Amino acid sequence: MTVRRRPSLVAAFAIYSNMVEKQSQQSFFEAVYEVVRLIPKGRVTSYGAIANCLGSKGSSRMVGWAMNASHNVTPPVPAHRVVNRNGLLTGKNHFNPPSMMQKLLELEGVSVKEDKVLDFDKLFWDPATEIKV
DNA sequence: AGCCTGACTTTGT
DNA sequence: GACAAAGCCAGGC
Repeated sequence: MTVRRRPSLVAAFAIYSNMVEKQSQQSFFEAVYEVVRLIPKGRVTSYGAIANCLGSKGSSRMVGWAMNASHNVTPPVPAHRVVNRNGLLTGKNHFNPPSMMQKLLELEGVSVKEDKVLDFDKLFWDPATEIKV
């Protein structure tokens, strides 16, 4: 039987605030991941649309940053379904090999030509309008 | 602490 | 339509 020592209030507060900070950051990332997971197979969306849907309008770069960190998360995040607002596969260089992004899209029935999604406006899936809150 | 860099987007020239 | 600039904000150095 070990005796647990109670941490000092100062230490406890430090730990707590650290946790809160971490969690809020994590929840933003998690929220992004969850939205991305909701993208139907064969559809695509844009970084800005996700940011907009999460309320952080204008922080589309952060969505890209979240994708950057999405490689080792479970369940998996279909990051290849996220392209920029012109349907361009701007994130392909972060896959290995870079051709994997296009490959994954084509396996899902999305045609890609010269790093661009064909019929992008038809395949575009807007989380803000598709997700009922 | 401060400056630089982006898997972005919008706006102005 | 191309190009520049500016918001955006977490991380790296």
